[in-house]
Amino acid sequence: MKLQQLRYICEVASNNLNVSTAAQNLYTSQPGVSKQIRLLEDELGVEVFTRNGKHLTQITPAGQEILNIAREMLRQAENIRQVGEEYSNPKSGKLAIATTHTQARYRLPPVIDAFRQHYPDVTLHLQQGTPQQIAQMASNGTVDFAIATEAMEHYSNLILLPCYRWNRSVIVPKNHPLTRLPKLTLEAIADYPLVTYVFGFTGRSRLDEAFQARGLNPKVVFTATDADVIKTYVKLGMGVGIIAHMAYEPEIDTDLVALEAGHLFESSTTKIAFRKGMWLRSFMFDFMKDFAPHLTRARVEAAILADTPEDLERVFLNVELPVL
Amino acid sequence: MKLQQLRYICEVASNNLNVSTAAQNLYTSQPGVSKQIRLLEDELGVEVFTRNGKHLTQITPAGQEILNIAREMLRQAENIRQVGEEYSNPKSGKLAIATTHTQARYRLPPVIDAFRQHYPDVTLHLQQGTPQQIAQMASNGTVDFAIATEAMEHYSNLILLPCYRWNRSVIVPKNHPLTRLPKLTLEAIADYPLVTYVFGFTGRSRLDEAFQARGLNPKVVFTATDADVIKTYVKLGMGVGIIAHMAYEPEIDTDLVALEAGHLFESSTTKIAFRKGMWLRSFMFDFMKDFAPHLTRARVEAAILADTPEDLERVFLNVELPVL
DNA sequence: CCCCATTACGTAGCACGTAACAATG
DNA sequence: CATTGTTACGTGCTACGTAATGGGG
Repeated sequence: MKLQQLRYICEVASNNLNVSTAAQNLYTSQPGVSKQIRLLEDELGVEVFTRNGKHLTQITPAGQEILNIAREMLRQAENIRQVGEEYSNPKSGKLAIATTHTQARYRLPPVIDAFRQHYPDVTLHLQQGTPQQIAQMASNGTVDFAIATEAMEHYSNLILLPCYRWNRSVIVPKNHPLTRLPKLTLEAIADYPLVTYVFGFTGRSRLDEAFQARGLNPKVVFTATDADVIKTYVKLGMGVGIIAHMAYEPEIDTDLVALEAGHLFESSTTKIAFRKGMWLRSFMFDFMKDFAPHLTRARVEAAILADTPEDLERVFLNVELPVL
Repeated sequence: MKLQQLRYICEVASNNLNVSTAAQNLYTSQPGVSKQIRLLEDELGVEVFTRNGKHLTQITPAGQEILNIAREMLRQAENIRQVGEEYSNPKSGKLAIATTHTQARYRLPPVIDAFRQHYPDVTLHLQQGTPQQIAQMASNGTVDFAIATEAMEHYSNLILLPCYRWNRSVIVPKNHPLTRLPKLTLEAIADYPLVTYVFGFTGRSRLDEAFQARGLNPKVVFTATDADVIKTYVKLGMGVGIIAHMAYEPEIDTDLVALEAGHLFESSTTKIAFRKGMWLRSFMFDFMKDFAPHLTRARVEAAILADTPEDLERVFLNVELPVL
């Protein structure tokens, strides 16, 4: 059994059992892959794939179990490489982060700026996507970190760490009637057409819950995945915007007014996530600390060791999450 | 990076950094091992071992981390081989069990007999040792299963499953004064010199606890690790024996009388243990079921998935453990 | 008829063994 | 001086690439 053979079967499995494309992705020849798979199967005494004539048609039950273990082994091989990098080249490497527009645009810039000061030789890769895609990418190892507010709980192989809490602001053009209210209410907002996030993005569900709890059914006339677009349409007078507070920039959004709405909605918590069993470079610990100062190396390591939600909670017991 | 290289560094690490003996254990040449280790270190960019001139003197911090991961990978490689065996040769294989004399001599024979009927082609290896040694062997992979009553809780990488509860009998020669008592008491026993297990064996601590709780301090004149020896010395009139109930055999021990002592001592629970992450052959599941019928495959798998003691308890919630 | 996996075969690289060498205690 | 790790070197295996073959859809 060789690591390469394991890599081959994994690649074939993740390419719809197409040996040719797998070989291409592995930068090697197709017959070579074919043969090594055969050799592995001979050594183990079981077929990993069932063949129909000359085609691989499916994964055998034994093959499925083997693939699961093999994937785990390859991840650990990667961990060993990371250890080597860490000790030979502590200040350089690669950091891939998947996140949503809101984080990438409003929260991450200063963090990444600070991080790059410390680690100029770490190449950064920022991927954007839906919360589901983001969690998926962290889960399957496409990226090191996922940063999002939603959807990450559903991936059991991710470790989730709370970073900060935040709430919404209502944004309206200057001189909008809402600006003249002594105190903003959900009822008042619901009188106007709304412009806000698409469902599944940036805590949108919290928003719906709040209105529903009061029996309100506001008219949402436009949704987008990011606040930039929402602000643009609010400026056009399409309606009242509800966006994450941090997405309002007073110096830039001079033609808009932000009305604090933290008392109207349940606050949301943004989390950072990474794959269980992943070996973390020290610059990764430092990135987390830059992003959320309470995420010290000690706390993160404690959270990794925690295997129940209660243990995890205990780690962050006396931590006051920043509120934005 | 090759699996062999990982095997090499692991073997060197577990042979006091002696490359020559490691090479012998690996059935290969010493220079080959040396070279492959060098190649691995070159590839990773870190030294796994520090060298003092021509001797390996210690493991570097990076090396320690690499070794931990490498050992895990080798275990998984073994798991893959097991999957192969399972599907190609479901009825044959190897089962290594470590246990104490009490289990091996009195409890296991019928179980193993039944097991061999089902699996004549599974070679069985029974190792005896102290509870500590037994747990250690399961923990480091020398054996598949450990069966014992003590000491296994201290190994965090073992999964422990309760098998049955048992208690003690007091054994005395025929016509001993204790046989004439209407009801056996600790006080009555404490009047005589005792012959029983060595501390750390077969629930000896429970025994001491019981006497201590009543302020008694009986004179233990002889201890042994197994009941056969204890019985022999009781027959010689050296004192009153206290052994596991199951170790008294009426047909054989005709010159001894066993007095039920379940009301005097807290009962003990015998457990079976195996390494976390170990891939279990189906005959292993069957062995457990033969040994303790409530250990069905479903329950064992549930117990494996449980990662808190509470989860584990939940698995065996409505299970009535057999009492021997 | 195209696509794709397997078989056949040649080659280059590399793992491994033997032998010589060096360093340590 | 004995033990042990490294360097040097030769060889045989094998992984891999190219080319040819054969099955399926």
